[in-house]
Amino acid sequence: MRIGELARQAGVDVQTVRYYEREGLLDAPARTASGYRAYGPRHLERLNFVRHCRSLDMPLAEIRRLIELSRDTRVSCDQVNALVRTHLERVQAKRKALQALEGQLQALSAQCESGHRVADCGILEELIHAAHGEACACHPAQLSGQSPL
Amino acid sequence: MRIGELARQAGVDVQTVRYYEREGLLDAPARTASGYRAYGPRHLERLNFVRHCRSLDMPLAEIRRLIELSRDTRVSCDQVNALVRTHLERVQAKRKALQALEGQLQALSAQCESGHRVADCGILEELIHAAHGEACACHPAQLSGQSPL
DNA sequence: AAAAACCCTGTAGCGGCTACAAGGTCAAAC
DNA sequence: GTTTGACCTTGTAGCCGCTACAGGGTTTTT
Repeated sequence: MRIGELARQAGVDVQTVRYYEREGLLDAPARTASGYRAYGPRHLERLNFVRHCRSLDMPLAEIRRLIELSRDTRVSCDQVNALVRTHLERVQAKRKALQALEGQLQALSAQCESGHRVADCGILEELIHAAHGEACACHPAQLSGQSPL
Repeated sequence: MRIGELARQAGVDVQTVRYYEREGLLDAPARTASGYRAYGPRHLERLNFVRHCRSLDMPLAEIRRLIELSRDTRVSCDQVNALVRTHLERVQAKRKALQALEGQLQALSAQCESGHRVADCGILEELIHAAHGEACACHPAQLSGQSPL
């Protein structure tokens, strides 16, 4: 199987396959006489594995680590689980941050009344207030009323 | 005020200030005889405005647009609001995606029982099953099943 | 007068691709 | 046979929002 076929089967771009090879996530395949990459079914499996991990938003470095771990049968499953849980915590933290952001943007948008000119825009007013370090609807007084930065 | 003082007041890195100038978010300031940037209070206000928008995770291009809009007093506030709401929708979409991810990673982690060797690791099994296109705990039945989104 | 702290420009790196350029190879249509 | 077109190769650069260097010059402090 050549690179185009492999990429099609895994649903990725040909460039991405080469990129993964460079990054050590895919073993370098055999080459034909003319230098074309020749892949077998194991390569497709590996590529699907990588893509599955990517769909879980794991960084390539962690996927590489996972591949390493899975090669050494003496390794405890706990290490794999720790990696997954660490990643889960990252995702959770990011989700919570976005949730807070959502509230802030909603509060900001609520400042705006239709039909105004920007000179009277509640949003811009709010955003510019921040330039003076004041509390605002989107970043309401954190605890001691200090600047959000 | 020189660049270091400006950066300190806004709580950003000196490099970031220069970067914003290059990117057209901060006006180029006057220079001293020896070529040092000399900032006034307006620059600090602008920089705080940019940082505030960044704390709302707005891309620089949108902040630039916001600055443009705010300069033209004939512009309707609706344009500002539309920009904010579009950004809000992006944030919402991303948050929902992360929420789904969280569930998937939790399901995956639950596959793992402590003390196993990787050879018997539920997580790796799951991830590798994906390589055969099978349904798995973390990505349950895509076709007919309930989307976690 | 030396040392430390500051400033300047330019360049490169991060992650995870994506796109382009300039060429080589191979199959099928004419 | 040849010419198109689809495929393949390598190398390079771009995206975003910084951050970090390198290699110099200036100002302030000791």
